[in-house]
Amino acid sequence: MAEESDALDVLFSALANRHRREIIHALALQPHSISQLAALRDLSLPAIHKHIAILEDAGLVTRRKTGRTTHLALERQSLRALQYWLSEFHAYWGSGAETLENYENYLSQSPTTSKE
Amino acid sequence: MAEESDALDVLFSALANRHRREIIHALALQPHSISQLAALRDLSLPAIHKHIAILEDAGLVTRRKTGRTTHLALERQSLRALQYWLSEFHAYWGSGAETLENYENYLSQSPTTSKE
DNA sequence: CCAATAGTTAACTAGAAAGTTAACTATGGT
DNA sequence: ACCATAGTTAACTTTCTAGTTAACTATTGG
Repeated sequence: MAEESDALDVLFSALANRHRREIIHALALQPHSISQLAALRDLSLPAIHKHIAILEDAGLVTRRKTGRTTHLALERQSLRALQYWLSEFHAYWGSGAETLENYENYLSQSPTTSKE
Repeated sequence: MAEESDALDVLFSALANRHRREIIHALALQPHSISQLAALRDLSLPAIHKHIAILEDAGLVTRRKTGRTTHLALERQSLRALQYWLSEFHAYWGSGAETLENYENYLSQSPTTSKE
């Protein structure tokens, strides 16, 4: 439970960066090597290397070394965790039940505001 | 495009924190005041206040002050941006076309054991 | 073997994030 | 008017993040 929460921390922070999202987009089309990814954006190789480590840590990317080049691929399953988290809110998306308008309307009906 | 990317940065990093996700969960059920949210977790009021500012900044939460209490509600639309981002990958989720296995097969390499 | 390529590691910097305590403002009830 | 409640702001600490350059290891090919 706390671990799951931790995993989401790691997953969300991995995605909270433009470079990393772009890497993910590139990998969604086809695996790339680290140098190929570095060539696509204006970052040093060590910087890319760190981003990839973060993506790998979040389970978003898999690496496999073949000779001297490392091939990276998107780990699609990891995005399912995100989808799953998001799906918890689907039930509310259409309802509007939890808007401030409705809530204040509800509050004005009861004489005393309850705490906790 | 850069702005959209920025918005995603802000959105993802807002979600990359257990406390903030819990706040969001609480607000999905019903609006809460800041003190109510603080009571639910082991954090000082200023800490909660900062989290809420971050959630608000990301467009995830709306606040409305009524007298001396502030009511917060989930802004469901903001989660749609996340859903939208995620949906870009849906096409790949079943395919496996971009896995390392297929790629290396294409490169005529022999597969090795994959990591956890 | 030697040189080029691919990636890794180390050491460092600047700035953001997450929390704290203490002090402050604003509102509501009696 | 007074005091408790609700929230805000300030100042500060600690830790994490994202990048840099420089130096290193490992692999390929002539």
